[in-house]
Amino acid sequence: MVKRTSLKRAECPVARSLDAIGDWWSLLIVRDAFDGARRFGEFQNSLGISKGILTTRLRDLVAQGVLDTVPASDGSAYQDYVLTKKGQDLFPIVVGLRQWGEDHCFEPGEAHSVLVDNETAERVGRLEIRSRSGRAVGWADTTVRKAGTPSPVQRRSAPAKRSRRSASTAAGP
Amino acid sequence: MVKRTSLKRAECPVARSLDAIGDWWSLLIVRDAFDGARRFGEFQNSLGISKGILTTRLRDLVAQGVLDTVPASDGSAYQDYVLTKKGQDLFPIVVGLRQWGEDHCFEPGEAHSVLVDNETAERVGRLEIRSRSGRAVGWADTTVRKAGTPSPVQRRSAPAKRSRRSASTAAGP
DNA sequence: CCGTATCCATTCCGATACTG
DNA sequence: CAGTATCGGAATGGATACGG
Repeated sequence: MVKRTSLKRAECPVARSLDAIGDWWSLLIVRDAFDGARRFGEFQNSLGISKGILTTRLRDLVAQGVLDTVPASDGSAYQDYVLTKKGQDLFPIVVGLRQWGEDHCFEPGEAHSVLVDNETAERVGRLEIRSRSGRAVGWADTTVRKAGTPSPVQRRSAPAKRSRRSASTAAGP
Repeated sequence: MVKRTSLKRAECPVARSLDAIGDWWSLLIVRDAFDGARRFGEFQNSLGISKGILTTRLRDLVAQGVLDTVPASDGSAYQDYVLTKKGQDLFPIVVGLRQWGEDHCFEPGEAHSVLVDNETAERVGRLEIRSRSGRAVGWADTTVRKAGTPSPVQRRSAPAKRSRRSASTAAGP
């Protein structure tokens, strides 16, 4: 039994978080959920993930309490996957990953997509972490896109491709 | 070849970040680096990871530019692994994971360790994300522990300690 | 003490076919 | 469209033995 050591009972909160959402796909699914995705097919399409994996990932996320399933939305007999409060609280992490990626994982001038959170994009233009004293200790400068912006991908050189539906009222209270 | 799809060339910064540091161990290693770990054995000990895996993870992280190797430190003929600027910029993400874990992955009153960043602990007592307008949009309340605190684990309900002292021996350039 | 190398079980993931 | 079932290849990770 060489089973991968579980971190579920780790005393370190970082380890527990990683145990919950630290796998290859979970945060990408959450990202897409922030982007307004709700349907199985939306996730599958956006991620290029196989159905089987997506099914288990979705189920895990629901079991973790990050996502919840709601009966309908467009009347079809299926389910929508929406972020719970717990899932929405991942927002800072997703933003952090985005900003770190922007800062350190792209060549200067290389094209990349921009922030896709529908709910927050319109009120947040720049994110930073401050200490109690008011001094910034974290990052700064975030590029954000407002919900419903036609081009989902902002290019500096290449053409865009990913299509998107209108944002409207995505996941959220 | 059914190789797992690489996200290295993804246009989404979140995906690229995950590709770089989104695996099972990387962020845990980075966390320990923030905690002051520098030596191979320190990481291995803290993580309970096998040597082989640790070797490759360390090498990957160095290749990614997250860690760097420096010749000595205590005179031994080995190497120390230290965070680069790129690695240090992961701090907000590690803190975010920590806070999310504290908020959502522990039972009320359950014991957990506290923040372990040596360099920042003394100046940061509470982290939050604010929008440009000044309104907080992210989390709040972080418990921090300064370097050298004997007990690494602290009750969640315990009062947050805001002590300060010199950084001393930690990993400080 | 620091790593490398090998073996092997487990898990992950993509492809595909199938049901409703 | 939304999932389930299955297969096979690849990567992961633990244990251990080995060399610097």
